[in-house]
Amino acid sequence: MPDHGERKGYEPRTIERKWYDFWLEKGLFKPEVNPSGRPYCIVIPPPNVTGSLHMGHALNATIQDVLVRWKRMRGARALWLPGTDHAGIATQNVVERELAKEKKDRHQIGREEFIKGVWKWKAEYGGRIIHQLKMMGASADWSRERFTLDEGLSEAVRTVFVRLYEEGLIYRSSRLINWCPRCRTALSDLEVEHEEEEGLLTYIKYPLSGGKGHVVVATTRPETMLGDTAVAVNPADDRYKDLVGRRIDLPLTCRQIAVVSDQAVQMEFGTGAVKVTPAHDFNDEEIGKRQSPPLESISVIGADGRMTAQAGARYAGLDRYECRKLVVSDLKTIGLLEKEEKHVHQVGHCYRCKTVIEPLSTPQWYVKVKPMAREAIRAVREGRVRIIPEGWQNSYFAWMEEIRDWCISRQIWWGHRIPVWYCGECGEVIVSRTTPDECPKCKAAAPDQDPDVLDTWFSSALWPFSTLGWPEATPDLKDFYPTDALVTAFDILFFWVARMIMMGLKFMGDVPFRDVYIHALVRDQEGQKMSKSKGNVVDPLTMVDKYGADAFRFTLAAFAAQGRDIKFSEERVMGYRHFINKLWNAAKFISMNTEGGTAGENPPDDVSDLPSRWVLSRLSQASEETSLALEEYRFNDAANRLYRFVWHEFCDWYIEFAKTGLEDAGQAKDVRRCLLYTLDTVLKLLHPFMPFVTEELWQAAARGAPEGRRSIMTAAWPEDLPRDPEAEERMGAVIDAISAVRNIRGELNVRPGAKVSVIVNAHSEAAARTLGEHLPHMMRLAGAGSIIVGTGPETKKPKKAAVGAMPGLEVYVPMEGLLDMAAELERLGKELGKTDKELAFCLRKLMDEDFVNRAPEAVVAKEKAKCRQLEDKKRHLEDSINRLKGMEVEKENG
RNA sequence: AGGCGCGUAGCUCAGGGGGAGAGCGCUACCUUGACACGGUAGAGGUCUGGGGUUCGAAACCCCACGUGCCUACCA
Repeated sequence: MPDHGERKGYEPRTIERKWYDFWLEKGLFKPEVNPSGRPYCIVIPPPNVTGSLHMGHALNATIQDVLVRWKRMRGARALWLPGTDHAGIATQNVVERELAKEKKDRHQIGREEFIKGVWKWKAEYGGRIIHQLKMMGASADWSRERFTLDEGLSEAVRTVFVRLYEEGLIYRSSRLINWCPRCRTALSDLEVEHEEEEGLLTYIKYPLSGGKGHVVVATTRPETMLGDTAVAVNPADDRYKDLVGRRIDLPLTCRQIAVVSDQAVQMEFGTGAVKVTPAHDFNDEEIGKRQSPPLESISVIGADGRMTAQAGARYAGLDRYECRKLVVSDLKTIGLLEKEEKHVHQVGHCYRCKTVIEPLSTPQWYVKVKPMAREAIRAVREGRVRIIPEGWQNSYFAWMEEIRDWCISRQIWWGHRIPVWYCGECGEVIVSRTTPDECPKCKAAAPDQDPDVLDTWFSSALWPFSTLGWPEATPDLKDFYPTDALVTAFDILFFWVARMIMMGLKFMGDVPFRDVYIHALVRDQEGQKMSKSKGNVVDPLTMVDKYGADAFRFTLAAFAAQGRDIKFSEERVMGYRHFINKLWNAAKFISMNTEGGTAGENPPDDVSDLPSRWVLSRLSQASEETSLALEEYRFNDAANRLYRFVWHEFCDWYIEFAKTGLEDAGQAKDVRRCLLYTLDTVLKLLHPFMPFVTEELWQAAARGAPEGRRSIMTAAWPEDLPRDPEAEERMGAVIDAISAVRNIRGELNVRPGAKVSVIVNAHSEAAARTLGEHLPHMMRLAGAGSIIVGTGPETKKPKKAAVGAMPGLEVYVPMEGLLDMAAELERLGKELGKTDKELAFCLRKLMDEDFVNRAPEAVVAKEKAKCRQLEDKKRHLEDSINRLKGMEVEKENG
């Protein structure tokens, strides 16, 4: 007998821990649970070790867990492979902050010590997010958990690097890159966030050498003028035609620069003349390269964001922004500042620390991605990788087609060290998976390893196969690659998904996953992105704590409509907690009334009780639609479908019918079987969404089973349940009749306790028979003391009765003395009004020749049938109203 | 500057060519033997505006307004 105890409702806290431990102990998260099944694999998007669970993770994990639990129940050898990402810059920042508290920096303690410190930090705090995933109920195989800096994964990284280098797809080059002066590292294009800012456009007069006159240039970054090596104008610009080739005395320096021409200069912007600083601006670098001879590149800003010696003694050492102020004031002093204008423009920021990016020229390692991108585009074009919802494909293609080489070296310490060594003697570059003892060329001892590490995304790109054991040919790799689904938010489509597809194709010769499901971003109530700085974050664990993991998961799933962001609302979580409570109490009712019975494996196919046949058929439909929704990644549809069935069909109707059925010795046995079976099935269908409460109820219900049952996790997913359209149709009449009486009671304010007499006039013998067979059910649910059913004069409307009209039947409730004439007239009048309106629409349509001739036959037929029904209904309502009015007159006269 | 998406009940959102759905909230009545985290009944919407396509548009197309996001080197 289920242990519902004395508690009134469901209390998640105690139960969640219990079952999670149970699952772990039984090893149910391992794919070996279904050894003969087909493999199904999802690799988790590895969260940062530094991270703690936020809404995005919670949604992401919920969806993956729904998928993997569902597939497991369908008999798949399901593997959800978890792990974390070393998150180079983020983690290093965290540990550096710790050091700063002790007034130290990493350079003081040295690379080796620092790395040791990071590992120590990781050991201590790095497991937090994993623990939080477990609180969510994640059924990932923790025995296979991976970390991007694990030895195996590092081996994969080195192998990939060396192979790409050998194929000429990795190279080193010195050019402008995005530099974060605070993190002191290069960033890839993707790691730069562009934000609109209001700045100043400063107009500066550049005096022409050896003569009168000047050129005015406009800039948003006046400090870079110290590194200008030209002024460029458009060759087609008549205003400046004569100036090309002239020289300029660059203010605040003792250098002379030339006026050159370049197509890229836009005549309409600013003055049409642009200062060229090849060392600090991507455009200018291009312009510089196009000149012959190429323009000189003078770096005036250093890696720390301060001015270099090349900027001149007055400015060297100043922060770039202080220098900007000083340059402007100096220009003003010497009369070369023309004006400053407000100017809105996009400014690049470091995605980690939000510092303004400084383009700097430094040697970095790059991946030549074009050839790999071509293959990756093809894989999606040909449907070998499906992106769901499809809309994201366009973004994917757009980005991939214009992809530029990927800067992969980072000037930090935490990460995969670049497997490149330089010979101090002969300068030989050694690229190797293992540390070389000597230079292979000149045999000099101990070459120096490149100090840089790789972009974290470089190792993430290998995740779908490196986690499965590559470069070793492990059984897991053979079994689970390509994986089946990748679940992620769009914001790492380029960072991660695209790169995984490229690397998978390159090194495994096959796509890394078949489906990419892109889910929503979770926003706050106002639709703002949640962020710590805005202070609008909702902590998932608070939700779990307040409402239980099941309610929270169900909410996320119900919110997860494709193609739309989620505005999170705590009220919804509360609503779904109520749903779970409803389920809990339904189970309690069933256990109280089934005395240790257990559900059979198969749907009871021999029941005669009509409500039971009805609920089994409704269950079949709900289950089918749920499966279909899951197959199409429509998690919200699946969740809502189940909600509707459980609450509004199973609880509202069937359990209520069952109360009557259980009192009938002839039906009780069937009703019990159906209650148990339906509950059992519903628990299975809900399990992927709410694993804990379903396990609790299922285990409780299984207690009487002969051999006991292992876990709902491995119970078979309900499939191909039988439908019974006849039962559904016949029950429709019963439900309609009850609803009609309830409507009358409600509208006429009949006291809930008061029993009414009911007369049902059915339009068909069949309906009358069905209704006649369910009088006890109807009496209970309609609050009727007596019911007469028929098709003939015996069920004519009595005087002083309220009327309810339904398709196929009318319901009369005699209201001797009870009837409030005015209220009833009002109610009927309202109903008539509604019917009239509907009928008018309907008739108008049918009068329209175009409609009758052009609309599909089925639609016309449907419309005709509807019209007939409405006409019937209208007639009955009018009759009733007239009779009531007649009675009123009688009353007045009498 | 280009691109994508969204605007449906008071709120949060589904839906998607044949006169509109859910949850929460609201109103009335009910401590009815699973559940007040509940029950029954109800109120509430020219589906942002304007054009077009169609027999028929909330849905498809165009424009406008509002709003969110992505991409990009406009000094």
